[in-house]
Amino acid sequence: MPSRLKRIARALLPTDTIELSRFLIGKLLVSRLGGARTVARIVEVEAYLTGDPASHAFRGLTKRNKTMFGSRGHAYVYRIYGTSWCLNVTSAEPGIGEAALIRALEPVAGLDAIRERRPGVPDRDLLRGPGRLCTGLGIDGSIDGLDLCARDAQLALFDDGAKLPIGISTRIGLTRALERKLRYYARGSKWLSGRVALSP
DNA sequence: TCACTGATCGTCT
DNA sequence: GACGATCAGTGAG
Repeated sequence: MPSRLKRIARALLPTDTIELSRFLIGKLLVSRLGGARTVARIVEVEAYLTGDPASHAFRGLTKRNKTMFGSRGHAYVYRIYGTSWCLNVTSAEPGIGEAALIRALEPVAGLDAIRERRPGVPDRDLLRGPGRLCTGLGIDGSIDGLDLCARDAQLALFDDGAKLPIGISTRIGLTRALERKLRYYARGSKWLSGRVALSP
């Protein structure tokens, strides 16, 4: 059980996207979407930067990615492959399209509600993968642009003081910029997505 | 645990 | 008209 949860103010979020990605490892995501309260710890994040061919913002501002160009600490949610939702935390200064993709979470509280959203799924797979964690926490495109630092937010970032060892690797599922090591994960966690060999 | 495949649809070219 | 920052299912090792 987490000790004392402190809401994370926007001023505490690093403006630099790589720093933000590392900062987010070990932090808590609290969802009240759909009525149930669920809490999960961030254990895997990927950074998407300016000038990065793999980023949605690479070709400039569009209707889909406009949230990425807003101020940091907001939820950028998009649909991928027509089937799954993905959650990002926006980063950098307004006008700059950068974000941190949340790839995996460790369930902390509200397990029943999460299992209810993903019936028949083993606990280890409940929040392992960007699409799966959105389903598990009730996240969909309707919350795109939500302020994760707002007092009354249905989805918000919290800190319980936990410090986890951080590993670095290449990103997952891309066809461009395959070589860049912009994936950050909680070393030793059993809740990570991707192949085991990618998270030594 | 890994490799491969089909599903599926909004967004951008 | 093509293509994904993915997932679930299947089959082999």
